[in-house]
Amino acid sequence: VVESHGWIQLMPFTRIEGGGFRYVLQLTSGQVAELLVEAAPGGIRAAIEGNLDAGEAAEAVAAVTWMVGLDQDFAAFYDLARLEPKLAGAEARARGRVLRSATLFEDVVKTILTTNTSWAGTKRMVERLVTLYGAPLPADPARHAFPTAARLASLDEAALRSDARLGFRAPSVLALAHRVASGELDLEALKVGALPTEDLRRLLLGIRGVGDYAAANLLMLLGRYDYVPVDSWARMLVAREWHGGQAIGRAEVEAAFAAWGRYQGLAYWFWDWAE
DNA sequence: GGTAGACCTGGACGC
DNA sequence: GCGTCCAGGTCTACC
Repeated sequence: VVESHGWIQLMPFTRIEGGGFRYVLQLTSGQVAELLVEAAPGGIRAAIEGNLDAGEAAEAVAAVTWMVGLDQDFAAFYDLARLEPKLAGAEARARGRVLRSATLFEDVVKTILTTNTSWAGTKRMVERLVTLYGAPLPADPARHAFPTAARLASLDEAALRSDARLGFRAPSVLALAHRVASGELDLEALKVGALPTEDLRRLLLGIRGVGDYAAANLLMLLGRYDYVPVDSWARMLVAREWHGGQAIGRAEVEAAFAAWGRYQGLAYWFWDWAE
């Protein structure tokens, strides 16, 4: 799960050698504490450093449950995956879960910061946001939580451009922060999973800076796998796998996994690529 | 409904 | 050292 995608490389995540991660978590009370999640026999062990009351502790448990997808069931996907040699190892390796940030707000911002830039650029932009605007960890003030929507909403576009160097993504991040901070958009409510996938997708596409790729990526994080996040990486993988390396477009990527129906995203994500 | 162009930034590359 | 290209896309104007 930790290595399921690049999120582990983005602040405020820190990879733990041997399997696991540290994460600077800001609770709704405002308290900042460090979360430690690591592999343990038969599952995982999670711990948090700090003096938490019962409500805060419950929030931390809910955060861990969400971040590593403990409540997800992939039995139906595994039934199909057993029939496909390229996904034969999915069940044995417990593939399916993808690492999430503590809040959907954080994941939407991070997804916007992956658009039209290199991965190094995404890491740099996230690092600046966290370092400049995230609440410090009391035990180690050099480390910070991801900034809240309210904190980002208090900034202006010029700061996000010149200091965080988000470039043309600055107005998108700022608009999102305003919508979430004002209560107009309750992203965290979307985790519950009550909305039909198409409605969820339309809602995500209504966020400035979120297009087809970003929406599909966020749907994956929300446990909806009906769409493949088609980006240049996906086009490269599918081109090599089925088109002799010749340049292809979105349609070819979508066609490659269309037969997987509501599990297209998972089939794509955990496919055993030839290269 | 489909498609060029513009868009911040910064690293890679060619000269 | 400098110019150009483009990277894990999106939005807008235009047809």
